[in-house]
Amino acid sequence: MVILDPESNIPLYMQLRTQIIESIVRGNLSKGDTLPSVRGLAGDLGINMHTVNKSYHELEAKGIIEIVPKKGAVIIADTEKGPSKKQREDITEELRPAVAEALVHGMKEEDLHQLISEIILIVKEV
Amino acid sequence: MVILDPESNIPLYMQLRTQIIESIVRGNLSKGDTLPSVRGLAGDLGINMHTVNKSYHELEAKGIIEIVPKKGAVIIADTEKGPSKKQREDITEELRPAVAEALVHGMKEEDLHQLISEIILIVKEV
DNA sequence: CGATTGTTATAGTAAATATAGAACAGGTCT
DNA sequence: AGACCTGTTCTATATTTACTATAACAATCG
Repeated sequence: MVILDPESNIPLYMQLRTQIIESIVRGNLSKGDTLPSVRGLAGDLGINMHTVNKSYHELEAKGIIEIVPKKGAVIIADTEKGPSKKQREDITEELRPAVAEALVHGMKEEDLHQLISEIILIVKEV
Repeated sequence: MVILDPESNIPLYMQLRTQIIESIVRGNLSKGDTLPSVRGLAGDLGINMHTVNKSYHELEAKGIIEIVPKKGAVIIADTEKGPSKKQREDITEELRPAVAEALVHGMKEEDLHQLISEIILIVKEV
């Protein structure tokens, strides 16, 4: 279930790719599953085909799905294997500004570990 | 020391505000210190005054500095006190997409804690 | 065959990003 | 007092990004 907020300052294609990632984490989508067609999903969400296409290509760049021309987008992310070196570096750069912001407000290492644990529960919707 | 990359896909004002935050975390800038004037820093960095101004206002919105009209921008972030509720929520939303990405690639809670610890060392430039 | 697939191309609008220059009023400093 | 610097505000413009809208193509699938 994907819900987009057109009023958000976060671009639609980012909202979509994040929600697809979280769906995989929760197990609503699994390795080997095929994502809806770009046209179909765009229609359901009331957005343009190209916006969905952009999300899919970002997911492909992150190594989460594989897009097979004329066929579909298949989930290849292995939620058991662990990230590649590049994937780990990308995640590091994504986390860095927020970690710095946490530190500047006085959060300690243990506080951040606690916050990460909370976020994991939120993403998994436990 | 601030270094901006005009070729980066990260906007200049974001690069600047992140680097100022990290400077505070490292102790290069401390509570009570005054940031350079928007004109002065813009000149040093070879960018426009309004771009620096935007960074400063984002830092003010995050509660890291206080801008006193006609005087200057003073650092008010307390690196000992701990974040306010809103600040903690903002940090949570900033971390969430990257945490989801880590999970989808199979990182476990302990792996993320380890990564966060590494990032803390990077930010502090130990 | 007919429908659907991802891809590509073109086009347009709107917003975000960045620059530029000018002017204002309130501080600072000599 | 006068000169200077401060952040603020305004207008203006160029570029890039985000999003939508159509259309067409070739390949897959039932």
